[in-house]
Amino acid sequence: MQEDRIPVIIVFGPTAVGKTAFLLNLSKTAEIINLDSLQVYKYMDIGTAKPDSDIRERIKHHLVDFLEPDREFGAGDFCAAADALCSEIYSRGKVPVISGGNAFFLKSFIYGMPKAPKSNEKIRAVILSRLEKEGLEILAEELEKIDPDYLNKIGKNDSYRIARALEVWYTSGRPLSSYAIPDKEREQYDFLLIGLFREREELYERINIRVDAMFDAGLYDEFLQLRAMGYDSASPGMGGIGYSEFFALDDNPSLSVDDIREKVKLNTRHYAKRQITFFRKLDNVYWENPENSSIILKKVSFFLAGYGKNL
RNA sequence: GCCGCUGUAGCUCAGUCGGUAGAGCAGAGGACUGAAAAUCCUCGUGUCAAGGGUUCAAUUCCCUUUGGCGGCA
Repeated sequence: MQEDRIPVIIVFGPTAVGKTAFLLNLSKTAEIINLDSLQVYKYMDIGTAKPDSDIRERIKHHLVDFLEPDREFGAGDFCAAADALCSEIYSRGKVPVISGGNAFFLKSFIYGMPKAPKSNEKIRAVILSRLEKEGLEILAEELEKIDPDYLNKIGKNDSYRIARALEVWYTSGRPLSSYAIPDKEREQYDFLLIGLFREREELYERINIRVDAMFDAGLYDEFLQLRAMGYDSASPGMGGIGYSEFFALDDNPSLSVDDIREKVKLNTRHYAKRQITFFRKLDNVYWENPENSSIILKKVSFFLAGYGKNL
């Protein structure tokens, strides 16, 4: 509550908890900065549960529906874009509201990115091709020599992180663990963290219902359309849940679209679980069931009163 | 009706040459330093269908009942 800090409201929670519906309670004073990693992509509307045009007309949304599905949009991209947007929105007298379910982006934004070099696509491509040719064990052994502490921390099977650690080594000549992880909230912001939750059983039920609705709304056609546009399994957007599963139809003809539907439900439930695990670690979170929107709004009002604003 | 197979963890099944059992999936918990809707780690007690018999001991062998599947009629 200092004048040189920007108040930022962050509404987060697992997929299908009801974030978008909650945002409808806010007025036009709020502007939403999307915190979902796949809603950034164009042409991917149904499977990402992208807020529809009605909602986006009522409240301004940023970082939604602007990127080609073959482009990457990582945590660093999100933080840079969100930083610019928060300043810009607040300077116009509006209130920035970050909303979505990407816990890694959220953590990165709150604490700031580590100083380690950003991902280098060329070097990563070399490492990934080595991974394919030489195998994970060889790369793990290599990392063992470079950064044994880190390898020990992540384990020898975590191909994703082993590749990243080697990438950092080859771009900077420093082991990844030599870069500190920020552990304090960034001071240019005054955060109000609102965590939305529901009972697990209810959340899973909502996920199942939502995936059914997505298929009924033509998710498979949307996928086919994206393919026809030339996007394949290597496109970052197509790695998302609700899209990647369809590729299995190619090499397993015995699978039906209904099988894919069940697989999407399962993967979505698993994802929600991982999100919840990550969210639980965050500090200073005001947890509330989205059904209790009036209580949440009171909390928001109290927070914004210090800045002479309201939603 | 007869014959054969079968009934083991929420699901699919393995197994015990008789000493009360274990995998995959589901589920739960966790990690997560610029690709994170990604990637990775940990967790398995259940009247072994029911009743009876043999035995020091039965989920395992035998009998009966019962559910399922297949075949013959």
